[in-house]
Amino acid sequence: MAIEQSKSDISRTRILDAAAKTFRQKGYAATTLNEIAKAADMQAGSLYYHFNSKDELLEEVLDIGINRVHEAVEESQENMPADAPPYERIRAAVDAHLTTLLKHGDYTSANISIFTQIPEEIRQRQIPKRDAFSALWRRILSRAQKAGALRDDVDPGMVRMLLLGALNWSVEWYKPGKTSIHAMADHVCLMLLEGIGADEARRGTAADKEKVA
Amino acid sequence: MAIEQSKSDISRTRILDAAAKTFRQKGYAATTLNEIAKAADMQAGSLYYHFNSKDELLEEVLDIGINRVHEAVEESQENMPADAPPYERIRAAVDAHLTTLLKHGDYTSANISIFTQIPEEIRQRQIPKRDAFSALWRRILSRAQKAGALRDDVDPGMVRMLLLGALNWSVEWYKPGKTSIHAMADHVCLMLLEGIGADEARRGTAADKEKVA
DNA sequence: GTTATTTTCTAATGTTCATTAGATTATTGG
DNA sequence: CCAATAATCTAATGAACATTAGAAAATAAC
Repeated sequence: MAIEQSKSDISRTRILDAAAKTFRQKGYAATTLNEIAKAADMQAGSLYYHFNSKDELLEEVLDIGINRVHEAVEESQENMPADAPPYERIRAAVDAHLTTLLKHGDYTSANISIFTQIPEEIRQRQIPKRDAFSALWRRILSRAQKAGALRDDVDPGMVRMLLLGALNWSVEWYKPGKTSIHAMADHVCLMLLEGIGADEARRGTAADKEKVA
Repeated sequence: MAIEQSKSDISRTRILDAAAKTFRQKGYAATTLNEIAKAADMQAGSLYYHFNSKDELLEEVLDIGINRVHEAVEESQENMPADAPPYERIRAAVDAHLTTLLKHGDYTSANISIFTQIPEEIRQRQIPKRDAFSALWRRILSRAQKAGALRDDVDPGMVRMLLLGALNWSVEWYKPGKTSIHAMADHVCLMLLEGIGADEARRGTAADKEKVA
């Protein structure tokens, strides 16, 4: 047994995959254990050999989802040379976040899209995990700011929320094929750092501001 | 009867408000007619005098949600002088979008957050309405581009999806009090048009690019 | 104020679903 | 091969819920 993996482990994973996929598509309440079981080639009752309740299954899916994206973004920073330019660090983080979300994404997507609709008790337990992930992003942006790479007239907290919003929302519209995830990450960073305004527009804006002042 | 408003109309509105609020919080499947009825000071059975089914109620909530934000953004453009600078047009649109979402937002928020989890048939009927709204934003950005206000190395479609993502996601985190919605709209536009990178960072980035090339 | 109409309530009905208990089948260790 | 354990299945239970039908209450018309 080179790879320690009992039959139970295999079934468990199959169930979790099926659950993540179904929760993501239909939401928590609308997903029946029958659907999950069918997608995992089982009968509904058999799920209880592996999980004590629908809620426990949900919670494990959510945990996997947040952990994966957290770990991916964290590793993207650890794998970076200490003297990497701030721009590259941010780009690596955006890339890792998007890749986790869009490529192997049922768990993370499920976490994002059904979060507001799960039982209160479970949601409460998820909040600290989300906060920890949020803090990771805060550190990444704060480091860039200390390195002098960010303007000082933008609110870092709002930047973070808006950026994570733009990234997380991609699960609602991204379809593979057209644009690669890496290209998308590049694009996001370009927009984020340099803006989408033409140079003339920037001057125009500045002029407007003076006019008002 | 200056304001034509029968008792029926009043109840109907009360039910719709309650439904929007509850759908938004709990999701579609997890919301029971009992909850909606209680929030509207009624018994569950009484809802059927006004609506034929839970689905019909849902669909009306969704319609109101998309219509409100669509109309708000549309009016923001119509109320603008023909020679208004592109930056101001975009800012007005962002402001209108955010205000609708966050201020009187149960309907629009419900539409956004439960969309993926509603019955297939209803979702199909919502899609064209979403497309129409998306097209409105496409026109706004395309107009700015024709006016030479946008860089030509960004993909307008992706800009739109990322911007709408950042805006829509705000329903998940925005709490009134701290920052005003108008200030937030300004901030979004600043970031969007000018970017968050410091000037040195921009130069640094450009240098990196040359180094690679 | 009495009647007709509108609106709401009460009390079923039937369905769907999570969960359970016990039977059945597969897998593993000797 | 044979037991012992693990994994899955089958069928039943009970609760929650959308929906309905008919009674009751409120409102409007005259």
